[in-house]
Amino acid sequence: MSDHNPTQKEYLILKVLWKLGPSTVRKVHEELFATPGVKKVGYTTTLKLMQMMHAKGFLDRNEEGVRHVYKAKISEKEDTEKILDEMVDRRFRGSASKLVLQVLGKHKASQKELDEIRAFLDDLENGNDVH
Amino acid sequence: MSDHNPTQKEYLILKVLWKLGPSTVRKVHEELFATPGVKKVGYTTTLKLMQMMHAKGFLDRNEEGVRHVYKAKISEKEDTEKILDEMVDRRFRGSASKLVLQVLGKHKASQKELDEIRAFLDDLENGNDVH
DNA sequence: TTGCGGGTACGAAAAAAATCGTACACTTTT
DNA sequence: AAAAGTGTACGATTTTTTTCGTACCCGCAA
Repeated sequence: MSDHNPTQKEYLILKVLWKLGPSTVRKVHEELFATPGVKKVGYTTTLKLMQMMHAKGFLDRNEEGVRHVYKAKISEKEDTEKILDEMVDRRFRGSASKLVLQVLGKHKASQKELDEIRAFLDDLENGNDVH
Repeated sequence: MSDHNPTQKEYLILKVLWKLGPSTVRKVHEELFATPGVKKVGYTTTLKLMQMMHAKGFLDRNEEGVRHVYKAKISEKEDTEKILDEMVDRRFRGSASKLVLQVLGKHKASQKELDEIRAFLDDLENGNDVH
């Protein structure tokens, strides 16, 4: 029953909702096509998909007036954290620093960003609780 | 034909191959059950799955003698990089440092690890080509 | 040679995911 | 008040993914 993993298409919808914020089906449907590489489907297909996601508990919905406004129940931040946690644990054997090195090695960061990271490291060493 | 995204179950197999290295179907099949949270299926199911992955180009195979030995065509490292790239681009708007802060904030890193990161930052600032 | 104990190949069934057609409800316009 | 426009609900179909049964191959021990 409660399979807490969205399918591929369901995931696409979540991404759209994260981007747009709470939206009607039509909004989501249109944004979906704006998204490059997404095959065009009928409106009712998107509708049904979102209804099913609501039934599964992935989406909240808020029916003021006629239109329903859907909202992702899990935030992008939470989802991102989940993925990163899994990644640190399974792929970097629990070592966050390995992941950090890999990311920094590949993506150029500005001086300002590097400074931010340093400051953050300082805080960590001083045992400050940095949210 | 060439959909370059493995399905859920296919992904499970990739993970096993990454863990074990090149393996026979039987090995993969057995490891799959050792993996917690994976439903038991028949041997031929795993076999077929891997044959299909071979057909799709996800796996190489090496048939010396009777048994086939399968090998993931994409490495775990490459896959990890792909995921992290996507994540930095889409979820952190291209800012690697934001991702870094999030990861470090959540996962405790040892002093040694923190030092490594600092050293790495120094190298970056000096424009050295690291590794 | 015969009969196991492994293995692969592959068609087809079962299950899950994605798509759509159609019915019907409510406003707004004419 | 009828028509047009926009919406939800939902059964049914199509497509994709997952699963398995069965046929067949090969080496080896009895």
